[in-house]
Amino acid sequence: MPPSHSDHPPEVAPCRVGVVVEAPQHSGLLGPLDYLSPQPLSAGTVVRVPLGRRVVTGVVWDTTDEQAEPLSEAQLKPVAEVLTGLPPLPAAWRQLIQFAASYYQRSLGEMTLMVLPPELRQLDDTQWGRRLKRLDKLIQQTPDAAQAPELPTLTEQQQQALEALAAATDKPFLLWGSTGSGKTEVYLRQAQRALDAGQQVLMMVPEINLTPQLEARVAERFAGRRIVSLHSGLTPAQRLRNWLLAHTGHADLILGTRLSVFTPMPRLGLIVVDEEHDPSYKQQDGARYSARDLAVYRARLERIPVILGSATPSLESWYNALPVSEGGAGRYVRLVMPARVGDGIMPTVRILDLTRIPKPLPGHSPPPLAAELLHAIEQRIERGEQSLVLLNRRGYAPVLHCSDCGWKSGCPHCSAWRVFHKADRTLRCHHCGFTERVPRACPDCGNQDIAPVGRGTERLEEQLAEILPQARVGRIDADVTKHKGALEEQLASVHAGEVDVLVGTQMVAKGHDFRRITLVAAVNPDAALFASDFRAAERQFALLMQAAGRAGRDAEVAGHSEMWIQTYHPTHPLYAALRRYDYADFAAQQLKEREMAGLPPYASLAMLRAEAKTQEAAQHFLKQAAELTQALADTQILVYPPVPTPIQRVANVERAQMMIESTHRVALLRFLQAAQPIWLDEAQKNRRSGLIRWAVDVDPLAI
DNA sequence: AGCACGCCGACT
DNA sequence: GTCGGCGTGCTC
Repeated sequence: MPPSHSDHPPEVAPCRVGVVVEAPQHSGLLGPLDYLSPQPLSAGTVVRVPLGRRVVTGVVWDTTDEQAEPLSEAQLKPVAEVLTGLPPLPAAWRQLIQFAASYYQRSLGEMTLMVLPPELRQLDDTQWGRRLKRLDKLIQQTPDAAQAPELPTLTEQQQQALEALAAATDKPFLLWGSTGSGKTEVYLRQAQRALDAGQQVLMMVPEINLTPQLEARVAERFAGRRIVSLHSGLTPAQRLRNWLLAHTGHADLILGTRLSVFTPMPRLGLIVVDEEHDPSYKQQDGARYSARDLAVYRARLERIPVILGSATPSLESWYNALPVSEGGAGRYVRLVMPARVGDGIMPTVRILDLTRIPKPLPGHSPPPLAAELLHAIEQRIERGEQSLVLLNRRGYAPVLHCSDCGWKSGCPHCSAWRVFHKADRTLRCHHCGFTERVPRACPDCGNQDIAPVGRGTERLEEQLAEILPQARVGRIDADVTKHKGALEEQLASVHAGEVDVLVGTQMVAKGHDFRRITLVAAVNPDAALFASDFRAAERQFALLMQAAGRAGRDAEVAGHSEMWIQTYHPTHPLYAALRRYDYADFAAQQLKEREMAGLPPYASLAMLRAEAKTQEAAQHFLKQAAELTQALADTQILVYPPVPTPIQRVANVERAQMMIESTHRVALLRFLQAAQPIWLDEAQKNRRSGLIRWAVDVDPLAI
């Protein structure tokens, strides 16, 4: 037994504590740094520590026993201050961060501080105390306990799903339910169970601004509970406040985007990942984590259920949920809800074969929509119904072209065309943002006759307004939405029936309910069929299914609602599966292809990406990186030659990438772990030759 | 990443 | 003679 402290209060030797601080991968500071503290500090405590000339925020980490050469105590600096009143970040949270850092190949410090509210990183203890006082006031006022809302009657399939969810299992659930099958109601009922048991719920959505309806519904259902949202649209102060409410256990339900997967929640009892296939769950810069995958990991760690929900699951999740007897991994429990609530049926799919339509004369551009489709839209207008026309390309025309000298509107800084935006008469590069007024004449030869080539949403809107003079044509895309409140305004006018034909990019296909839309048309969906990116077809199928789900939600109009596909490949298996809304069939096709090609989910991928002043420098680094780590790559690792990225140059930076593949995920991670320090060293040497940045992307979404 | 130190060009 | 350019190197 150690002597009791009260016997010798002073002169206790200061304790050594490991503190994780923000330091990027390439800084070489990977693990916790040692500091001195007069009292022992428990792991998870947030502290301010001196680092170089600065004082930075850090988190006390669990002591790691093995350390190459521990610094002597004389070399250590003391902890500057402790943020008092903030409960330590729990062990499960630290383990989640630790896993994410090692899986996604980032430093522990970067991962840790990236997921803390930015505000927290800047506060010292005095400022912190003020925040806590304000929070206390907020906690005092409990939300008014409204009367229990009326619950909708459950369908049989919803009841079955809920029964399955109640059964004891440690497997994640994949809730596979078609659009409108009532997945949300299942989430809400399951959330109710957790809340009733005194637990907290984490509900994740791809983009919060696209799902205001869900937010409203959650708020209505759980009036009387404290519900907070967590996404990048909040002000720093709101974000800190909501995070704190979650961390201190005062918030019952967190509704958030991908970053919310890292919210510390002491009573967490359920995680829901809605639209789990959505690419926005993967962070696309910095630490490229997948919030969906981390949600699954976190649920296992905390021994709580996780529900992944989608009408068109990612092939990874689908494969995981497919029973072993059907060639899957059998790791998830699959819950199936095929029918739409309220007898709504999915619209009839009409494949419009463009090859049967005569080509336009040379020099004439094809009509925006085939006559047949146009006619169908006209019928809708006459009946006072709405149509949604999808074109996944914003702007007026993707490129301008001079017929005399062949000049095209390329971006001087990127290997991409600048898009013609007619509304403000600009040429805009969608990759680097470079914008210029559109020239009156060809900048190369002075020819007055420079013509738009191809078609974007702006032009489609204009053309449709011309062809359908009786119709009120509206548009929703990122350009319209840029102005604050414009999206809500436009949506409201659609709901009020002030728009007959709505032109939009994929953003309208997500989330919104349009009760009076009875026709959805995909104008140019073929591009995805032959894209080099192996996930393009999967994304396109999901998008078209989701778009189809926008139509005919009301039973009375569902009977005659239609989904039109304009295509030059009418017999393509993707459309064949779409015609029957047969996701399972589509997934089976795709899985077969992936298996033969050795692609996920049958293999694990990582991408080593490099950015440099020249393409040669970028590729040279990758080549060196491959050579130097050749010895580490056993037979299970396959390293492909470096290639330029699909868009080779963005903002005058050349980009290249190198794919690393393995049939064994663990082998791949081991390889990356071992290779990382070697690459770090090599990158240092390449700095002079123009290497700007490099990073590993584990489980890349696009290749 | 910050933020130093450090060694070479045009200015009060 | 200084102010300041950003190359190189370190942070418990």
